[in-house]
Amino acid sequence: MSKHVLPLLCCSPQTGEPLSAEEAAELARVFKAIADPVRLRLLSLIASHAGGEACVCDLTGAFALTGPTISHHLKVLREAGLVDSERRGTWIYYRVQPDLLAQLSAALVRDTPVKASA
Amino acid sequence: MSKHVLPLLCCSPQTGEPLSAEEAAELARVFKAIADPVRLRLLSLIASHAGGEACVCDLTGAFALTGPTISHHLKVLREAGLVDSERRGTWIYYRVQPDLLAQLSAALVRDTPVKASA
DNA sequence: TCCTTGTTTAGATGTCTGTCTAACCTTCAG
DNA sequence: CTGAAGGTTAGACAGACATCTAAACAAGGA
Repeated sequence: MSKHVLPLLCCSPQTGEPLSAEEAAELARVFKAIADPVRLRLLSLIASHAGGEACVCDLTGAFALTGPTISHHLKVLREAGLVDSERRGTWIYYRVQPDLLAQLSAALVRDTPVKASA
Repeated sequence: MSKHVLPLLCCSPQTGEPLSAEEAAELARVFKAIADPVRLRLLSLIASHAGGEACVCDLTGAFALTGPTISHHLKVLREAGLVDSERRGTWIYYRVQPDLLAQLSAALVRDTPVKASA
């Protein structure tokens, strides 16, 4: 529904199908969780550990931030589905969810259907 | 520098190398620009148009938002390097920068070096 | 030249978010 | 059971952000 009723030809015709408002909202929710320097480093740190998991105690030591702040960021990542946590004895271990990251990664390149068809 | 001096073995050893604080800050800057439903749809709309470019006039019509608000979001995308704009006569055309999107996409999967080596 | 249309800039405002301190829950060792 | 250490929750506060209205700037047509 373009506002242009006159034959101004201001815009090129659409070819692919853009994100719906719902898809965009869902994607934005997860990207928001990623779009923070601390959380990016947390993800990276967790993924860099052997077995793809790390305990909070070591993560906390990597930042000049208080424990509660790290805990808050981990919660954001957890609620976005980007990490999973499991308590084993005294310590709680965090693990990344590669599937969701792969989905996000794919969404970014799917966003540009400007293949070499030009 | 873990806080653990005792041989508690709380944490698995690191294998890969995590993001530096600078890399994380730079990545977060761009992800922040993406992490908004309106901007995601803008990117998608621009990319979906033939030739990979679209003018503001048509983008504005796709949202229940005022012109200045759309302009603000486009500016954020532009300053993040995600889109490029060019004026041709009356209208200004926006084009996505696939290279940066591809970089982001790669960063997300590079983040998880948990290959099938386990 | 003046007017109309497209687009951006400036300023204001309400909401969201990152960080802290203090308090609480969980697990293990005596 | 009691104490200590790991980790989370609750509440407060400063800074950032999305949105709007009003005004300004740019390009084209009468």
